[in-house]
Amino acid sequence: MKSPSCIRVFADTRHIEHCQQLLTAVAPDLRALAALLNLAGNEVRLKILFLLHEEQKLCVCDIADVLNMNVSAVSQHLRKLKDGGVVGADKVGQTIFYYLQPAHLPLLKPLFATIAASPLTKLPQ
Amino acid sequence: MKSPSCIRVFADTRHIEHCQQLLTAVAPDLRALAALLNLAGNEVRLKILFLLHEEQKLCVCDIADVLNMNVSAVSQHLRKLKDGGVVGADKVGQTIFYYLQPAHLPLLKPLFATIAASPLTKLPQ
DNA sequence: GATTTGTTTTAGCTTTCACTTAAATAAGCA
DNA sequence: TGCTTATTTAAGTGAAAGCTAAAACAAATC
Repeated sequence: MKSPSCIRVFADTRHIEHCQQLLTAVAPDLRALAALLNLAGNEVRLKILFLLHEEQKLCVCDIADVLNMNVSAVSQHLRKLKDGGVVGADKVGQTIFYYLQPAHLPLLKPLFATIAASPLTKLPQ
Repeated sequence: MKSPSCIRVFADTRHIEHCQQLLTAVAPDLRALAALLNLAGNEVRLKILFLLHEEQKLCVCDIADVLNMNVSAVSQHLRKLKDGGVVGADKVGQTIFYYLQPAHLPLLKPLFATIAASPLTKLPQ
């Protein structure tokens, strides 16, 4: 009845099991959160999300220009973000505008809040 | 005077440059945030952070037991978290207890807030 | 001082990531 | 219809991630 890998003196089986239950209770939520953070945890993608947050909507071409990056590379990042449900896409003619999916704003906003610049607070006076 | 990679009709050089300035202003912050999210954006590490958040402090062995993982694998994750400044370590005898670095709590708390279970709200009634 | 215990480190391996280049769609426009 | 433009997709590549297994450390204990 003791823990499988650790036989230290103070191993507290009850404690371990308590933690395991805690974790299994929220496992799906944790998994989803990790997936989202994994998307945001890339400098390029975080920049994209930040830009969309500031500018409401942008096309691949705009973003590539701003980031000074290959259009194809940006497109591949956007696909990941879209697959993850973080951004949505609006096609207007041949141009596709991307925007932040409102559902994820409650999670993203506090992240960007930690960043110094809000567009209104940092404009040249 | 037009953008380097994109020559579409509606390319707005001013807009592009505005975005670039916006981005360079917060680039260091974004980089730091991305690094942190990258650490948290791994299911195992997010579980570790969540556990530390709930339990205050745990040793490698505890975590390995809870996650049912190799001690070495957990140790390597903890090193990343420590290198990133997200967790701290307290050595007591031969046991090393890890804890969340308070400096990062303001950022982590809102993340965990999105997760259903606070230990107090989900205990069996 | 030798052994056990908790932990880290190293090396090797497999998988995933992010980018580049080139080709493929698809929607205007001549 | 053919050409341009905005974008995606596919294939290939180098680098990084994450795990396992084995070795190395360091603090007790015998």
